[in-house]
Amino acid sequence: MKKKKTTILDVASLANVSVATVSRVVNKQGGVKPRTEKKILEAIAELGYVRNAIARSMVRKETKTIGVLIPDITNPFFSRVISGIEREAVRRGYHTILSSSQDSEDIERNVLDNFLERGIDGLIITTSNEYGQHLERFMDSDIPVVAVDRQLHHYEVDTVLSGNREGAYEAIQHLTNQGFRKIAIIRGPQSTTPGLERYRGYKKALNDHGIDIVEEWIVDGDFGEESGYQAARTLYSLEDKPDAVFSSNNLMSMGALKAMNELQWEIGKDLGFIGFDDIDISTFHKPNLTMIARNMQHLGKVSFDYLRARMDDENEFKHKREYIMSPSLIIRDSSKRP
Amino acid sequence: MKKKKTTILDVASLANVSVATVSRVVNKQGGVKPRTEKKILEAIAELGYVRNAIARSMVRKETKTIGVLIPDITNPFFSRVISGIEREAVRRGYHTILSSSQDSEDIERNVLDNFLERGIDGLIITTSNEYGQHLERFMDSDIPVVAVDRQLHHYEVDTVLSGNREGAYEAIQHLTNQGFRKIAIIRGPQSTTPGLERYRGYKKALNDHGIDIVEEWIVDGDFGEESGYQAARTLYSLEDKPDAVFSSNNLMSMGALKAMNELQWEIGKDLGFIGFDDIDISTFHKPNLTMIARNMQHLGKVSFDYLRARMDDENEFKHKREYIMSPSLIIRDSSKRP
DNA sequence: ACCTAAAATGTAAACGTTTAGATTTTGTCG
DNA sequence: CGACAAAATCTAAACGTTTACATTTTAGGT
Repeated sequence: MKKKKTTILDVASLANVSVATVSRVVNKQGGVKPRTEKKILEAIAELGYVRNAIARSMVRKETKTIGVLIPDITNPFFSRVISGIEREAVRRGYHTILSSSQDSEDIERNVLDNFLERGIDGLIITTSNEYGQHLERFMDSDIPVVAVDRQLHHYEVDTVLSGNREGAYEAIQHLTNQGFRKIAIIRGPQSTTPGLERYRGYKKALNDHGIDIVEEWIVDGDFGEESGYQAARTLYSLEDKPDAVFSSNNLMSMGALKAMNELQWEIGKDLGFIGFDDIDISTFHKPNLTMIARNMQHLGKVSFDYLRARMDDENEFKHKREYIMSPSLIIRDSSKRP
Repeated sequence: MKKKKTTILDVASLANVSVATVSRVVNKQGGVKPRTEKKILEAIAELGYVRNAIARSMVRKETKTIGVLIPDITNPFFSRVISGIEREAVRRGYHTILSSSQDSEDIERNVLDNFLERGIDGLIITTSNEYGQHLERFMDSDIPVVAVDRQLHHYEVDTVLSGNREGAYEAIQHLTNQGFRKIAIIRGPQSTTPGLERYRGYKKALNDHGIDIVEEWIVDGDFGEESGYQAARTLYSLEDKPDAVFSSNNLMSMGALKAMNELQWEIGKDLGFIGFDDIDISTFHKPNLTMIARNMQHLGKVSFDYLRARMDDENEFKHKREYIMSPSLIIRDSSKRP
């Protein structure tokens, strides 16, 4: 026995007023006599009226909803960023529609088309392809966009990044200070900002310290765990093994550590290690792992703040803005010289 | 220079047909001549028309959106469940609105009110309080609900759970088989199904094996990391220390392990250990950790499937359904008798 | 009591679809 | 060629708000 939804009309007629007046009290716009307001509030309570946000969006042309599109919720980095976004969003009366792209451009395009239909008020995205043109349709729509942790080279959008180069630089510098000279890097995809910039930081640090770059010690991964695992094995198989490894992200660190573990390639004894982004393991691993950490929740919060600035007033900033959050090197034991 | 959104009307007039016909081709309902269809498709392409889902929802009275409300996205358990939900949802043409309650009843109520306004088609929830009546308003709405990992004792809703008691039982049994006799438990909140049932499994296993329950070895946590940490310290401070510890969830395991680490209370030497829900650490910790694992993605998928059954046809199942997924004990080294 | 400005309330159009039911077009068959 | 059923298309109402503008009520001043 489905109960009919009660509408603003029902409330109006029960309270003996017009829908306009009801609307005014529901939206707390003031300018209605206390006595009538009371009548209306009572009617609302009696009927259990709840305003229909769909109809409201229809005329208001805003949904108070933002879309969030990231590659994978399961990655602790993203789940924390999302958490930061979501927390800030509800605080501001927005809701968050979430989709993951599994790093597929096709899925990305689909999701975005869908977001478009739904009329989200803004988008926060970590794209799978920074150079892709597949966001065209969405970008045509004038809906504000913030790119987080990745850039969108073909479009002018606000961007929230971390100090990737700087973080990596600091890590490598720290390793050299400890006396490591044969430092390998497990790189992320060079088509992504974090992948590329972290590598640049690595190169620059080595250069600045007069250490030659050895091709063999540069191996590529895709930011996934398995690729970190393979990369570590590759490095181990080398005639001339590195004496330290820098891993470009959390998942690859996990994989690499797993491999090292299996190979009995011992950090602290045979090997120094630093990874970008802290992982749960770092304080359990023997020895503890030196890591580059960043406040991911905050990254999410800032992303939303940037987006909100655009949603509230699209003319507030003429040019794209860029926020860069500095990471910090947390020195533990894995970067100590044996 | 904001471009005016093009509507179905624009398309209709450009293609020289009525809106009804356009609607039919947009929705692929058939019954329109190939020639007209072509005209319409061309008009759509030319104008860059995208259908307005808000208006559509308005008349269809469905949003193709489900709400997901969990305590904390950051917990790997939930992020995996969500991932499972979301994956299945998009596959079925649904979108997912996500909110976290931070285990607060007030936030839960607020979010739910909001969900109600927005007219979600269904809800998947892990409530903060299984006995709470704070869902009243939502429950009155006839929107299908699935409870996941927790029950909703005051309402008749479909529920997706894990074999909590069974999993704990198996774990404790395994410990006893290994010769442990002084087995402690770090309990979760007894007001929650996982907290309570895992404890019940613990008790039953001890009983069945003729081992007395020792009050001292039962300590309470709140499923948070800090509480696991404190619990382990409490156990360590005991005159008569346990020789094995069972931790009721992932975060508490993390905390407990941290404490044990600090206290140099060594698993594998002084102590056996098993935790409910696998954590990243388990294969890195020395010794490797025996854990009760479950397929969280699948838990999410099933939740969505249950929900969909109700959304598609609310009369398909008269009574509430309950799904219980068996976990599996992954035996590693932390449960070996020294 | 009357006038007037301000305050309160009301009226009705608009938002962009979907969909019954009405109407027109098409094609087949005698 | 006309009749008729089937196929294609159209018309218009409905969905539940918000809001500009119109109208009525209120209250203060004379």
